Amino acid sequence: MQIKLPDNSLIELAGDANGLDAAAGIGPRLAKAAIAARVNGVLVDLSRSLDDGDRVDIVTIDSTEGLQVLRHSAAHVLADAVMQLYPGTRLGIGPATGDGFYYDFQLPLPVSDADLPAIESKMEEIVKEAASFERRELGREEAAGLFANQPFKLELLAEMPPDEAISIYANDGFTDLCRGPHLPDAGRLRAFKLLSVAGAYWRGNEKNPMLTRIYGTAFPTAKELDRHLENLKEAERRDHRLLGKQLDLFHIDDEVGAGLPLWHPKGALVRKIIEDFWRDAHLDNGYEMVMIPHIASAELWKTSGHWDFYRENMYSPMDIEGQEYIVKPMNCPGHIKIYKSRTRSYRELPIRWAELGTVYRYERSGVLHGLLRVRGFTQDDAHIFCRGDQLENEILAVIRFVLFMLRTFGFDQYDVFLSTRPEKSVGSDDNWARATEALRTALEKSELNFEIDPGEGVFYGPKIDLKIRDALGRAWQCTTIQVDFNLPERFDVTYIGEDNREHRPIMIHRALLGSLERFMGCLIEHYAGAFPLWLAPVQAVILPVADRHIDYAGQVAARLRQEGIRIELDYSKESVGKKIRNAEVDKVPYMLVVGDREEDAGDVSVRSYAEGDLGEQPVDELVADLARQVEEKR
RNA sequence: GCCGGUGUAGCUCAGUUGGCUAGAGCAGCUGAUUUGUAAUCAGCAGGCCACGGGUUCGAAUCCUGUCACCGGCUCCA
Repeated sequence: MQIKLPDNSLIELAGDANGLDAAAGIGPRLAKAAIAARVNGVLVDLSRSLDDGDRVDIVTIDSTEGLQVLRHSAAHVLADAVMQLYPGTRLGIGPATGDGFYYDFQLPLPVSDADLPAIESKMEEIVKEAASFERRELGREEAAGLFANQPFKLELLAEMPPDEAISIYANDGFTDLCRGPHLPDAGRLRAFKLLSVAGAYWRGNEKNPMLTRIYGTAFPTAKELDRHLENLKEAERRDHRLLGKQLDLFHIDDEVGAGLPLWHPKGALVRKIIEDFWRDAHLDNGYEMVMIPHIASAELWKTSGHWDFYRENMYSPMDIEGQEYIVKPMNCPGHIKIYKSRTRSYRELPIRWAELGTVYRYERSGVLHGLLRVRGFTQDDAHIFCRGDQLENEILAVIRFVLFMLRTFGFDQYDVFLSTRPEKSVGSDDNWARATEALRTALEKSELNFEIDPGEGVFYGPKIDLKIRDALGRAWQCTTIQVDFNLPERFDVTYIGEDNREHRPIMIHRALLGSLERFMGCLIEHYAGAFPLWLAPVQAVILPVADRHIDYAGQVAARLRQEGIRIELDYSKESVGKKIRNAEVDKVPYMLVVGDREEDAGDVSVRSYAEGDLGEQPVDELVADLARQVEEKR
């Protein structure tokens, strides 16, 4: 028989040939690296027999798909080991993930990280046996019989479409309901490691039982595994919670409360720089600033719908002379009230109102996470009121604006999502459809790659989200752009049109950075704490070699301060080496050493955090250089 | 909120099967040293062992409740 390869060439194979034979037919090295095959577009085992005319693509272990197969097989071996060590375990599911795999179990007793080495050893034993993964297709009844003691598997079985073939994979006496494909045998699993154990609801639903999830990862070689583990360690060092402490930027205090960060002088200074830039950029982009109070009468939240649709995230009302007031979880109703303070003409639109608005939301204790998930935070919020014919342009302008902002802070990688109508929501189907379409069109025109996030919209409208990844690769939603037909209706927001009649404006909610807290958390990790010059709280530290240089150091400091450079003078009685070390640890962009030589020449010796010793330089030259870098936001 | 883990000095961590006055390094303070590109030396001070309740002759250590934190899940900017 003949099969067709991806380059459209044909090769001749024996009549009973399988994927491995095909790989061998192409070349012995490919046969060695092969672990699965894609036959007519479907990923299958190498052992699957081929038919005449099949299009065959050999999947190797180092490809993305190959890694998935490898890790999925690792999950099976993990399940095998756990079943042997903890008889009576019930199996959930065990897929490959982006950088590893996991398997969910209902165990007869609690398992912790401390048990992972034992499970790993058992896995090693299984791998040593190198038993092959045997696929078998079987009938529904037989499968149900086989998994009679596995209620979760039965549940999955019952929900499989009637026309779908049911397959199981057996390896080393362990059998799992599985679509496959798998490695030819478990011996191919050469480098794996179990990483952590965590709870996970069965099928991701908190009404279901909590299973124990064991996470691990696997790579083709030990070297690649080691590199991955090294990367994880490096990521831990970039953790903003660690750096926030080390660099004295912020802390979260038990007695103040969970999820309520306190900004120290240096953190507050970085934040101030970001905020100044943000305000200037907004004024440049046609926004005006507004400000609203932090609490508002419960009536406002009833009108807005938050009282009904957002209550679980709002703090309890407080009683003020018999009236209920609520700490704001969002800024929109306040901005709407400013809009409604007088009659608006169509000529005024679009109105763009921005505010660094602090909001408070109740977050369940388990979700709090450093600065990335807190209970009180400042959104870089704005609301745009516009006519229908202006909507698309406004959204496009916001997208352009946000890309400019993120790029300025060094972010050029983010995931873009279009989130559609959630279950709990308000507004007509028609409005939701129009709003969703407007966002989609704008995304397409901006040529951004995006994914649909079904049901993830806010209760009043669909949204575009941009997510930034933290040091550990976890995605955090920062930017959000939301179209809202609903709040203008609830508040009866209007403008007078050309026709002298009342019309309903459309509202766009948008936050570019998301919240200052989350954004700064991401920023700290992005720069690993070493802020670029324009953002660094201390831009340069002056290090006199000996006490007799303090006067000159003071003159240099005064000169730099005059130019707006943020300077510290280290006149501690330490050695130069120690002063440099301290500045390095604080990740100060520039260290300026001044001794006899510099004093005589009117110079400074420049050492940069990024590049090390740069040699002597006249002070004026340095000032010009620093000023240019700050100007260019580097 | 749920599952598992953790909580000792400002920070990073020791602290044996429950048993002397709970230790170290860094940071801090004092003194000496005046230093040339990642740690000069010495001394001093610093602890309600997260918090509450219990077991015990005796608890940092064992049990229990609360709080916080860490990894996930669910939820979100």
